[in-house]
Amino acid sequence: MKLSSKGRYAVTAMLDLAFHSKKGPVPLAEISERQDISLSYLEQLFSKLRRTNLVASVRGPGGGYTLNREPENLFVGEIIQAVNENIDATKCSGKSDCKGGEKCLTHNLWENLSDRISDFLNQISLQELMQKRDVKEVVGRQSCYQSSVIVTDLEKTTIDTKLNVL
Amino acid sequence: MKLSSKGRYAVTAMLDLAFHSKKGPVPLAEISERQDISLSYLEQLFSKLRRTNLVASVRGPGGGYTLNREPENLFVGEIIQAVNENIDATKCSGKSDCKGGEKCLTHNLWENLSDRISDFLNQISLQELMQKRDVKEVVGRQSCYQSSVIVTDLEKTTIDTKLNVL
DNA sequence: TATTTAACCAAGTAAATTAGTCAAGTATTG
DNA sequence: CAATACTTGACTAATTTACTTGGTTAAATA
Repeated sequence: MKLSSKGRYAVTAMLDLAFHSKKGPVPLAEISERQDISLSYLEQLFSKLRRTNLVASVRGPGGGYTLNREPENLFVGEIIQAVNENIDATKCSGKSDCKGGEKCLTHNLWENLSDRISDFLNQISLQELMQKRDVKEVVGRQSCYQSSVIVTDLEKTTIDTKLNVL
Repeated sequence: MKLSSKGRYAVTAMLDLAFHSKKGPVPLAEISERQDISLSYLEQLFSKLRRTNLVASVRGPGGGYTLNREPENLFVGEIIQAVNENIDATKCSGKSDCKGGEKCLTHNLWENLSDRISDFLNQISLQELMQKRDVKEVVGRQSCYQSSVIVTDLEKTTIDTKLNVL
């Protein structure tokens, strides 16, 4: 999982699409103007988004792009992954020329982390972003806020505090 | 928050350091060899890690780097942020030449997301990574799995486990 | 004190990625 | 058929990444 301004462009464009595609396809030219992203760069990004079936396209006059899924089922992680080439997670990816030991250990640890980030981003839907709540206040789907059952007040405070952060 | 192989190098090196710095400073040459990262690149990364006080250095023979904090209080987000230049989050950062409206809306939505990712990464400690558990089994705090109010003992155990992990 | 070790520092560089342009297509509508 | 608008590919400048080279400085040890 890679996170750069490229992914930001993609998510931004998809958000714009989510806001405007209810009344039919949205041409890239509109997104380009509204979000100030060059048309041809958008073309490249949407080419990838289409290949991964996140959007559908309609050609000809009146055409454009639409989301291929409901915003609540379309996740940020998917968008970011779609536009980024796979980053070689381990350098020795799978191969046995890693001489084992130390190196592969940390490689695995990174993969572990990478998976977690990926999982995290795949829990954030476009829908959720569209609601634009203050994250610090609204914990959202990632919360286990009310999962504690019988805890002491002290413990409860600690848990709440921790959860507030996320 | 940017996430690239540069951050991976930094986290990898810090993990290596965490594993080896208990008996005194670790020279970069060792990390370089173990993790197969060029020495001079490590120097650049550690220069930044030192400036942000994540590591401390000892010069001269027998010298090297040590973690400047306990692994349980040193978080992945800090490491990644330390080695990356700040990415311009909104392009119109703060300025009022954004013409308001649509563009700034999605800009804000991205910032929102960016903050969440940042918060997430700042909850994952080196300590935790060192324990190298299988993430796919342990969903961690990000799950709402059992947010029901009345849970069985078995479920409670699960919750505890999950909380322990993150 | 001389030598070794290893951090610290700066400049430069090849490769990759980013962000964008340009110029052709092709499909659809009217 | 003509206009519209998506699609594709090749090409490019700017930036970033990962690394190299060639030092200087501080500390330990012989």
